[in-house]
Amino acid sequence: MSELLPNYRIQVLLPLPLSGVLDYLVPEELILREGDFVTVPLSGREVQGVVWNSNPEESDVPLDKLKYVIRKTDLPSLPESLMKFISWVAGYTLSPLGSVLKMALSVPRKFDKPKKKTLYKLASELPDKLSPARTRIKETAVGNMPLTVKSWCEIAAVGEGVVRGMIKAGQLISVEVSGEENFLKPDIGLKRAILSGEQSKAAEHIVQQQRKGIFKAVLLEGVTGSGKTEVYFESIAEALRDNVAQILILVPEISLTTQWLERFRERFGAEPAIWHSEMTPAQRRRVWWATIRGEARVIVGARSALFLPFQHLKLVIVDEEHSTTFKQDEGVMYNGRDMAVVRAKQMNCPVVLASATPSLETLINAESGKYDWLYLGERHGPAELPDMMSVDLKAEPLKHGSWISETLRDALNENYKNGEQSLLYLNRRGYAPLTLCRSCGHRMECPNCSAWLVEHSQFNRLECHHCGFRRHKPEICPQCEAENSLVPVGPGVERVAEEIATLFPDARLAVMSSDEISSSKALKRMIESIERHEVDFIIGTQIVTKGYHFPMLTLVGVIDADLGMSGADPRAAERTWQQLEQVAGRAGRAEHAGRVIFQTYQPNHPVLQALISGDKDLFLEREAASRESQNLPPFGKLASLIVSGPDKNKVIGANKALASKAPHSKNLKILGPVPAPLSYLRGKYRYRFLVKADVNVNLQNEIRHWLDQLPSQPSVKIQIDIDPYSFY
DNA sequence: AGCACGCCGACT
DNA sequence: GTCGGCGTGCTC
Repeated sequence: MSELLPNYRIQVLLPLPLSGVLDYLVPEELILREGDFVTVPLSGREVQGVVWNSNPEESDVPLDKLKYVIRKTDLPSLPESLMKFISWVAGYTLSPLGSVLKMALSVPRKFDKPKKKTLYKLASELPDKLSPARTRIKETAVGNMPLTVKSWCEIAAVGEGVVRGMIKAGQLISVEVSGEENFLKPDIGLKRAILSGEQSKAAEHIVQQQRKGIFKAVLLEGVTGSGKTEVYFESIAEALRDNVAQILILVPEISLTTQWLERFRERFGAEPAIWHSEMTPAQRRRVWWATIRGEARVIVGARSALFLPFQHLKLVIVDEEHSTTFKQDEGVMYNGRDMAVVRAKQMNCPVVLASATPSLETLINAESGKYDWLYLGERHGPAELPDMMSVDLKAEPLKHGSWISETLRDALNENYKNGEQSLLYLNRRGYAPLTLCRSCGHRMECPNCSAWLVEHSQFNRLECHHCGFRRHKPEICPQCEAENSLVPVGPGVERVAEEIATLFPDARLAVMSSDEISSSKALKRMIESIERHEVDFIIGTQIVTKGYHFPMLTLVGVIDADLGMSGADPRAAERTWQQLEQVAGRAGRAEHAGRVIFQTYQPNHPVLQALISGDKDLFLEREAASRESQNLPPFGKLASLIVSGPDKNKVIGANKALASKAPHSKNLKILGPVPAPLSYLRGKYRYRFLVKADVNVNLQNEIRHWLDQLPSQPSVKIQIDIDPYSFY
C-alpha cells in the first residue's frame, strides 16, 4: 500500500450503458473504498458513479489519459451484496454492467436526505366522552400507529379541524420522524391469525429455514383461499424478532394491492415500505434511504425492489410466483422471480415462492427436491370449489355479432335474477381487435407496426396496442373510399359489455381493463363499488385475475377460452391454464358456491380438460413431458435475439453476418433468422434468432463469443433475451 | 446517457 | 457563403 500515493488508480462504474468500469486517479487527501459514491469528470461533465474496484491489478489505460475523482459523495456506500448482485445480473442477462447499475440507482436526487415529518399518535389516556368525530378517530386507530394529519382525515373520514383540535387538546401526540420511520417497527404480536394445523406447519417450516440463516428455496403452494398470506405473514412476524432483519416481499403489480396492504396493516399495525415504478421521486428517496439505513424492515415491491440496498436481508417472499409480470422484457431483461432466488442465495437467506398455480419451472424444482415443497390442501373457510363446464361453440354456434352463447346467457340470466354478481372474462381491450372494409377487404393497420388497429368505442378511435399510435375512426375506407363500409370484427371487452347491456337493459355494468382503470384510486373505487354490490356484471381483461375477493360473485363466463393458446410461445398452454384457473378462482367466495363456463372451439384441449376435471397434475405432467421432449425450459436453455433497425436491408445484412458465424454443436442449436411475429414495430424491422441449448451449456458465454466476432453497427440493434417470456 | 464531431439542405 | 439537421462514436 506504500506506493499508492498520488497516482492511486481506482475503477469506477457509471450508471451509463457502458459494459465496463472507467479508471480514475484519486487525489491524495481522499480515501475511497469499494461501494463509495463518487463524482467524476466524464467528457466535460460531472457524473455520479460507484467505486467498483479500489485496487485494480492492471489496466491498459495509460496514466496520462486518467482524470482525477472530483469528490466523494456524501452517501452511505453501496452494500457489497448489492454490487455482487448487480454484477451477477449483468452477466446473466448479457446487459452492460452500467445499465444494471443505472437500474439499481434509479432514485432521483438520492443525495437529498428525506425531510423531517410530523406524525400524530393517539394519546394513551383519552377522556371518556368524545365527540362523534373524535370517537371515529379513536376507533379507526390501529395499534399505536402514528399517522400524518392527512391520513387521519382520510381513514376516519373527518375534517382537518377535528384532527387539529385533538392535537391542541393533547388527545393526539406528535411524533417527529426523519421521514422514513413511519412505516417502521411493525408490531409482531398484534392480531395473530389463527392458523390451521397445516398452515402452522408450513409457517414453522419457513421459520426454521429462516433461523438457520442459509439459502433455501421453498415453494408454498395452495389454492386460492387456502391462506398462503397468513402463512407467510407469520414467517415475517417471526423473522422480525431479529431486530435488524429486513424482509422483501415481491409482488406482481404493486398498484393493484390495496386489499393486500390493508391486510398487512391489520396484521402488523404498520405500513410496510412500498416500492414500485409509479412512485413519486420523494417517495422513492424515502424508501431508498430507509432501506440503506436498515430502518425499513418490511419492503413490498415490484421486481425492481430487488435492487434496493438491503443491509440485512433475512427473508424473501415472491407472491404469485407464476406471474409473467415478473419478467422485464425491455432494457435489462431479467425475471424478478429467478433473480429473487439468486438474491436470496447471495444473502444466505430463504426465499419463499408462493402461488395457487405455480409455474412449471418451480414445480419441477420442487419435485426434484431442489426446492422444499409446502402444500396447503384445504380450502380455508366454508367456500366450495366452483363447478366448471365448457360450451362447445362448434356444437352451439354463436349468432352473428354475438359473443355469448345461449348456455352462458341462460346462466347469466339466472344469476342476475337471483341478485348475484357475474364476471365475463375476455383478455382483450377495446371494442374490436380488427376493423375491415366490407367492400375492398382493407384492414386498418398501424403505420409503424405490423399490427391491426384496435377500435376503442369510447372516443370513436383506432389504437395500436404496441406503439401507442391512435387515430380517429375514418368515415370512409382509406383504400377504396367506400362510405360506411368499415366494420368491426371480433370482440373486445367493450363489445361484450355492449351485448350485456342489450341483453340486460337494467343491469349495472363495470368494465375492468387498463383503459377504464387509469390510477390505483380509480381501481380502488371500482373494487369498492363491486364489493358493495353496486354492480351486477363485471366485464374484464386479465386485470381481474389479480386476486381480489368479491364475495357476491358466483358466476364466471370465459368468452374465449382458446385465446392465447396458439403461437410460438412454449409457455402458451401453461399461461392460459394459469390465467383461466385464476379467473375461475374468482367464482364462489364466502358462502356462495360458484360456477364457471368456458366458451371454446376446442373442448378437448388438454388445458380445458385439466381445468374441468380438476386433474391439474395430469396436465402439468403432459406439459412437462412435451417441454422435455423439445428441450425447452426448464429442461433446456432458451434465448432469443431480436435484430432490429429502421433500414430493412441493413437488418437483413446483419442477419446474414450473424447466421454465418452462428455456433452449432450437439448441445446448442440456433434457429433463424425469421421475421419476428411483429416484423415491424415502432418503425423498425425485426428479425429473430432462437438459441436452444442443453442445461449444461454456458449459454451466455456462447452468445457473447458469437456476437464478439461481428463488428457492432449502430443502425442495427441486437437485443438478447435470456429465457424469454415474450415472443413478439 | 450526453456531447462533440461531421457531412449535406434552406437561409441571413 | 453559414446555421443546423441528426447519424456515428467516445467517454477513463
